[in-house]
Amino acid sequence: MGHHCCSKQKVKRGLWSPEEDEKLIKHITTHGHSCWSSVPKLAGLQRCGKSCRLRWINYLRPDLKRGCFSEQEERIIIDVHRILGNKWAQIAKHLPGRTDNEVKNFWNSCIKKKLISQGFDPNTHNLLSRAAAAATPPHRNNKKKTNNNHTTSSVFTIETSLSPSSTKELVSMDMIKASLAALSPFPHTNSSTTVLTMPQFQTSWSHLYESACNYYNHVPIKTNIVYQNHSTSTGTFGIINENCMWGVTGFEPHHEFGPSNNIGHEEMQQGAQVQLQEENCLEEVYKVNDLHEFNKHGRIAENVTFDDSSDFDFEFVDSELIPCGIYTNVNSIDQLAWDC
DNA sequence: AATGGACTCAACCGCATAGAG
DNA sequence: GCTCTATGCGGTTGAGTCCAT
Repeated sequence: MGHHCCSKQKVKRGLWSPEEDEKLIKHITTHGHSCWSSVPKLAGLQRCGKSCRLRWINYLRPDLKRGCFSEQEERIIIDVHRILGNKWAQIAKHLPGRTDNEVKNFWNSCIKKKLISQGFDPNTHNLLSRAAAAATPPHRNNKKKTNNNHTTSSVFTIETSLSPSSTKELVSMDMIKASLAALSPFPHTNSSTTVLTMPQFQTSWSHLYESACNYYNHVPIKTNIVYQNHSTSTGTFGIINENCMWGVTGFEPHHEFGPSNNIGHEEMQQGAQVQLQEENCLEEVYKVNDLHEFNKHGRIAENVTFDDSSDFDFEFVDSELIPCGIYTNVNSIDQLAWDC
């Protein structure tokens, strides 16, 4: 079955020969491609215009960058994909010299599997259940190339990020501080790191989250919990500031949290896009770095590490955090140069 | 060395959309 | 407003290659 443009005439299909490439390059460099449907005839090719266009765009274009994707390119793909989904052409616009086809293939053959092996759902970028993550075999190339930093244990470093910038916010911050203070003492392993079991994580999270939610409708607060496992990537759990997200989109705000008030993935993406475009919103990503310092100076700055090799409850995270309007990311989304 | 499964990536397919008539 | 055509895009396919057994 061919497309409309191919069905009328006998056209060659399959791989392009060097001779065909040469004809196409010669034609386009001298005459351009104002009308792709006329290119085959003018170039003397037994191909359909669509095939010529694809061959030129994906392979013959002189400005194409060849070779492996860099780590930076990989990170850009992941970051933009988190926001746009499978919009390969849009993603490719962020990568000069790369085509949508190339990005798509790279995603499907490498990134997707890498994310799954790290416990992320490549479609939503949220955490997979442990069963789903375990069901995915490691990527062949990863097996071969990586100096396996991943262990079966999940040690998560949690960093809560908050910082008040107004009296009103300080009030709510006090409430959050109080909740955090109530969690102590944490079982410390050293001065800057706290190791928590999964139940402790659940307890501490619910306290913090409850406080944040209680004041969420009144104060623009964004809470980040940064986690880091044994791999090199760092991710974020965060409560999206709906005052910011929904206030400019016209969507109905979701002021109540919980599984019954899920924010749809698409809405989340649109909201996240708007959020990225709003400088003010970005400034509302507050940083609190030390739980202990928080108690002393009203700022938090402690890494809370969850050393729970056998019990890290992905399903808890998935079921309790994600549906409540929490997003996750692998690297700093704020670094994304947004130019849409 | 042979073989079969896994993987890559160029190319195709089909749908959506824009624009011309 | 309708139809037709060209173009763009995302999903899928399959030939070639790699690698473990």
